[in-house]
Amino acid sequence: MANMSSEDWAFWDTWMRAQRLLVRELDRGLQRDCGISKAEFSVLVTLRRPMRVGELADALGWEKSRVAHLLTRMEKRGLVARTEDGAGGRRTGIELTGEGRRLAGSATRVHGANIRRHVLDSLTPEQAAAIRSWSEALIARVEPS
Amino acid sequence: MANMSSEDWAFWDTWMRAQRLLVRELDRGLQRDCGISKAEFSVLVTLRRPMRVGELADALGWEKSRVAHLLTRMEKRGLVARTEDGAGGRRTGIELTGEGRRLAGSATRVHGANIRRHVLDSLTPEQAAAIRSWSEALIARVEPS
DNA sequence: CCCCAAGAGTTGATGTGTCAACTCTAGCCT
DNA sequence: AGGCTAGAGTTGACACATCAACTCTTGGGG
Repeated sequence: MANMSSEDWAFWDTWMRAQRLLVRELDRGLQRDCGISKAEFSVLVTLRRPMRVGELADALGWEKSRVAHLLTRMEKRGLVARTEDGAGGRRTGIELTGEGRRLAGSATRVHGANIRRHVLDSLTPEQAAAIRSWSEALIARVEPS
Repeated sequence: MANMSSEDWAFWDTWMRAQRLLVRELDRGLQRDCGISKAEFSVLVTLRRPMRVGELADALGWEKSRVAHLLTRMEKRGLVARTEDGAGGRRTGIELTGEGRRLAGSATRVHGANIRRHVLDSLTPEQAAAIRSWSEALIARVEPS
């Protein structure tokens, strides 16, 4: 296996740099316009109906503890509510509040517009196709599920 | 400005998913084989000669406070050393220790091999070209310096 | 029936990044 | 000289992710 050439490193650095800038821009937009983080946005759009915490964690592909911590913070801010899950009285159900539902809608519009502006509008169809095929190949290789 | 279609969202989700998986793989490799994080790796390879903290922060494109916190942790582990900066006796200089220099070398080899294996070897020339041109365009647009 | 093992969720410790507030030094202005 | 301000660096508070340890409930065996 050949070592990395300096062109290889330059390519890699440029790519990762662009990635960081993009993520930073989008995060700031979401924070500035909606007051939420990207993780919170993911929860809001995934939690379209009441579900169990574990179900939400699976849908997001995150660890349970990450979800639990985040839900605690979001519950404190009134975006989600833990509910009695029937059997046994443990509060294992989770659902959006009215406020959460409202935010989910506006955040989707705002974030979508930002993605379109920062990314989609500046991609040629060939670039988009190349990126899509690379992404799918990597996911298939790393996550053979 | 048109809204995001569901194909747009699917494209975006796939891309970000691949990106997260890739970063996670590389981070784990660096942690497992060298015991350092990606941020620490960046410091080790950037700090080839003694410099001021601010100079290091500029070279990395990071905030000063992030660098200060990270240096504190790395100093505690013996990878870098703060030095008297001459004038005034404040310790504003920073340099690698012998241990840090040794780690920088081996980590560069290990990390480079991982990048080649996970990324470069699985990119077609068209994909690489598309990613490079997109990255350069985004950097130029967001960071017009 | 009682105990206990498995599953679901939570919690605490630690590492990390960001923002704002702070300290220290040096240089300038009067 | 005395004081003010700008720049450099640090620190503290908080948000977040991960890991391991913990609690609570349920559903079996004995």
